[in-house]
Parts: sequence; C-alpha cells; structure tokens
Amino acid sequence: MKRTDYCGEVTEQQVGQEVVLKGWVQKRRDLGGLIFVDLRDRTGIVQVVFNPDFSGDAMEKADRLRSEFVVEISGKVCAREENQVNPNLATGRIEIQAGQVDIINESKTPPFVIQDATDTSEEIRLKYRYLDMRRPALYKTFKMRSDIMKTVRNFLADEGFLEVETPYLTKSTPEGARDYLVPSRVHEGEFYALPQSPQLFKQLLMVSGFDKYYQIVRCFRDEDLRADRQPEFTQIDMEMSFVGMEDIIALNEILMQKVMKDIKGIDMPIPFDRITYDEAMSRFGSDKPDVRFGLELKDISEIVKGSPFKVFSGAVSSGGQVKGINVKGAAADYSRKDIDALGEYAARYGAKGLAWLKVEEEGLKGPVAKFFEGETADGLVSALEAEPGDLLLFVADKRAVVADALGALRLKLGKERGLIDESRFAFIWVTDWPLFEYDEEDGRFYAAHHPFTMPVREDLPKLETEPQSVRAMAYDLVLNGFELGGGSLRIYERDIQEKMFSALGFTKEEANEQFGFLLDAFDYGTPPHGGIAFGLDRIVMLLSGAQSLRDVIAFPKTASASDLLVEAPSRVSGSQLEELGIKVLPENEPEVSDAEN
RNA sequence: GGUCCCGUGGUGUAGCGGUUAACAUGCCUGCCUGUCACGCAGGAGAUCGCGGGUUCGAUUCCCGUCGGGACCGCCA
Repeated sequence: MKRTDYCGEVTEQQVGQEVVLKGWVQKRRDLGGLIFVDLRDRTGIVQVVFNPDFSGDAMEKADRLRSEFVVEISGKVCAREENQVNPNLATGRIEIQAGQVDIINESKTPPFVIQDATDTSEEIRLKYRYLDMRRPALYKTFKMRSDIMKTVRNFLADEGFLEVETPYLTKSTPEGARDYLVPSRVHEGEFYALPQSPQLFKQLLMVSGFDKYYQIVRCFRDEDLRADRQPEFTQIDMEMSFVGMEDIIALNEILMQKVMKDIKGIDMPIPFDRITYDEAMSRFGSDKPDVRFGLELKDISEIVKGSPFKVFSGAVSSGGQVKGINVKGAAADYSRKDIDALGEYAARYGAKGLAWLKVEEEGLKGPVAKFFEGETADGLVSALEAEPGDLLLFVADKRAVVADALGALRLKLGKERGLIDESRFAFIWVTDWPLFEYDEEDGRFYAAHHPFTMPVREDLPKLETEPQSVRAMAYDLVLNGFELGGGSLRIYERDIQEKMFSALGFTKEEANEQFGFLLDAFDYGTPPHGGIAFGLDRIVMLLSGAQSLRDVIAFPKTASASDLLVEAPSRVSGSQLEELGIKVLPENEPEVSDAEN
C-alpha cells in the first residue's frame, strides 16, 4: 500500500481517517493484552496501538516487532482520551489503531538506542553513522544544512551568478596547505592534486568573461585536524568581475542576512561591524575576534617600560610589549593554583610566564606587586579600569606571543566566567590585512591570504622594499570568533603578479612553471575581479550550535583523518600500486596487528 | 612532530596489586488491556584494546603500541 502520511505529521484533524504509515519501530511497550508501538520516520513519532479487539492478526504480528524493524502500518487515526494525551509528543493527542501490520524488514538490535539523548561514544556512533543519523537531532542538522545551501543557491542565482564546476583532479602548487595527491596511471610518476580551493579556476572564469561565478564545492587540505577543521570541507565560493571591495562586502551581507532570516528567523542588521586586522590583534589578540564580550587587551608597555620588574621593562626595551586583561571581580575566585593553571595554558601559546595582580582596597596584591607602586600602580589601575576585586593578568613578550597568549586566555576566561551571550550572533568584517607574513623558520615571506591577492595600490612601491608593510585588499568575515570565510580583490595584471611571485621568493622560471598558465591568461584582457569563499560546514556548525564540524558533515573523518564507517584510508593491492608505478617503502607498510579491532 | 585525557558485558560507567569484576541501561524468557523512561519476576552476556615488563600474583603499576578525543605546531 502507498504511504498516506508521515508519522510526525498526522494531526487531530485526521481523526477517523484511515492512514498508511511506514517507518521504524522506535519502541514497543507490551502490556500483555495490549501493545503500544512508537513508529518513527524523519518527521517524528506517532503511537500505534495494537488491540486484539481491533485486529487479532495485527496483534500477533506486533508481538514479533523489535526496535528498528521497518514496518508498514495501516489503521485508523483516533483521538486519545484526555488523561492519555502525551504532551511530550507532537502527535501526542492522537494515536493509530492498528488494523494491519506488514514487517517490511527486520533489524538486529542496534548497538545503541536511537534517541537524541545519547551517551554513546562518538567512536561507536561514527562506525554506525547510518544509525546515528536516524537520531532526530542529526536529521535536523542536515535539513538545516540543505536549507542553507538552498538559500545560498537561490540568492546567488537571482543575483545573476552562474554555477560552474571546476576540476577535482588538478595541479599541485606550492604555497598554502599540503596537497592531497592522486597518482596518475597514464602518466606514471606524475600526480594530480585535489584542490585546496578553486581559486585559480574561478579567476580564469573571470578571464573568460563569465562575470559572476559561484559554486558550492568540496575542498581538500592535507593538514592535521581540529574540532573545526576537516580534511575535506565545503566552500561557498564566488567571484565577480568589475567590482570593488565594497560591492563584494555589501552583497555578502545581504546573503548572510538572508541565511540568518531563513534559517534562524533572525533579522540581522546590516551593514556588519568592521575592524582592521591591526585593531583586532591589538584589542582581542586574534584575527578572528569573538566580539560578543569585552575582556579586551590593554597595552601597558608605556607604563611599565621603566619598571624595576625586568620581565616587563626588558620585553619593552627589546621591541616587545606588555599587555594585560582585567578579569572583573575574579580575584576571589582564582587561587594561586588556579592562576598557575592559567599560566600553563598561556604557555601553550608561547608565553614564558603570566604575571598577575589582585586589586584590593589597599592596593595591588600579588608576588610582583612590589614592583608597581605610586604612579605606575595608578597607571595600571587606570589603563585596565581596575577596581577592588579584579584580577589582572599580564603577558610580556614579542607582539605575536602577547597576542596569541592573551587572546587565548581572553577566550578561555570569557567562556569560564560566562561572559559570552551564546544566543547572540556577532558578525564582523576584518579588513586591512597585511599582504605578507614573515616565516622566521624559513626566513622568507608567505602570502597571508594567497599569492593572488591585490596589494593596496599605494603600497605597490613597497612590494620589493618593505613587503612587511604592504597591505592587502583582503577581508574576512568572522562570526562569534570563527572565521566564516575570506576573500580579496585579485591581481589581474601580469607585472604585478610577477612582482608578487618575486616577493615570495620565486624565480621567474619557477613562477612560470607553477603559474605560467595564469600569467599567460592575464595577457589576454583580464577584468578586475574579486571574490570570497565561506566555509559552509562552519556556518552550519555555528547556526546549529554544534561543537564540532563532525556533527554537521554526514560522513566525517576522525581526528586522525580516518573514516570509521568505511575504514578509509586502507591498503590497496600490489597490482593497483604497480599500475601506478608506486612502491610503498617497507618501513611504511602498515603492520597487520591483533590490535586492529 | 609534540603535550594532555580516555579505552572494563551490546551501550555508558564503577572498581581494585589477590573480587564470584559491580551498577545502570539494552537484550532474551514469562506475566500483565492504557502505556509513553510502562511495571513485575527470572536469565544470558566481559579473553578488563593489544604486546611486553615489574611482581609469588596485573584488569589494577611501568613501557610500548593501536584506537578515540582536545590542544600546540601545521592549516585561512
């Protein structure tokens, strides 16, 4: 028989009607002469009653039903007695009097109960991901993900964007993340790379005159994972010709506004706030600041540069800085041991120590308080707007270390002290990025964004002389301390692009070998263009409140980049390798151990 | 590459240098006509991830390894 309704959508208005439902047995409650079965599909649950007075045959079959059996049930929609209503169920005012049952497929007892309130480990749930995703909460997340994609597609299509697919088998390039490589059978010894993003292709589409391009596209980066980082992830990628930064920002604010409205029902005011990279680093110690709370970093270098406390004065005199945060009213809550733990936390980010002061009525207290007296003490108090009961934390080091350590402490304490309004969505653009980052280990500059980012015009002369001070026409959109996406205006002139490569330490030959196709394309009438790409997974994570990207990807990888369901990666046969001209080094042969359970 | 946490019936946990390895839930059987965390009675189910070491004796302590997680490095 054909299904007439979804379980969760049977309503009181249908009382008296015959319905045909198909779904999974959530739960069987056998009262002997009466059996209740909760029937579940993706829309929800409805209670089915089996009663021998109604159908002896159905009753007999109901006896055999077990959790997760797939069944077809036809019966009559009945109103429940007032005292039998279940207020916890959307369909709790009705139930189905079963007339006929058909067991479509049986099920083994699942390794865990299919319900939202689960305590089953993620490891087991990922191994049985298909069962995990029967849980309503997961369905809800993937429905949201689908709805977001729909909103994005509709909006961009309406705006005249063309969705174009770009290759997954492409060319490995230096710069950026480690590539996933795919060996070529036809060209033994050569490799494709999976794209880290469709960056170059979308620029070439602009050269092609497509004017507005977008794609919801998978990207691959072979780097270590985090809760908010998977080796394959999805970008909402777009590029436009003949536009400036303001055009791109304005369009994407409307896009985000639409997403927030459609998905969360929230009216986000636009334009979003903006902050420069320098200000973000200085106030929040982060290039992706969570601006839902204060606890900002205050520079006290000037106040303590002459201090007898050598840790502080020394840091300033050697070109570093001293900054502090004021943890309001926290003095009594943090013991010396607690503060030591904060110091260890800061040490992860390179801080050699964490100086602290407690503010009391009588003045500053703490092991280093003796160094700060009179004017210096007053200066600290006023710089940090300190009052009795406050806990002041300081890091003295190179600028980058101070920002990293205090920025991380700020976030940790913001969460710990409940300073963050979790119901808020705080979008902010980060602008005026530096074009380059200097890598001390390699002794060279790297592109902060990517090598195709347009430098600010007036900084062009400094490209060769002082690259560290060249600004980029780049912007990131940050939501609640997560980088949602970033973009830039691109270089569209061959000579600027060549200068860029040269600043990155490429010889002319290397640049031609790696990116000759792009430089050649620039010779044929390239329009000015720019774009942006958002991490779809992160958007879903933030809008759904998930703690991990794994919760918003249907079949995610573990922290060690394995897929526990299909057991990837795996070894391949010798003949497969031979065909590709590849040999695995003996020391890299995975051992077949008993531990492989 | 590094630091830290975790690994005990199907699932989630407790436990301890010598135990009959405990509890909850799930599962099985029986009883039960208004349950919805159904109830009641009974039952099955664990090489304590794997390897080695210390010890008279290791699930327990140590080392290694594998698997899962968080973070630093890495990555926009």
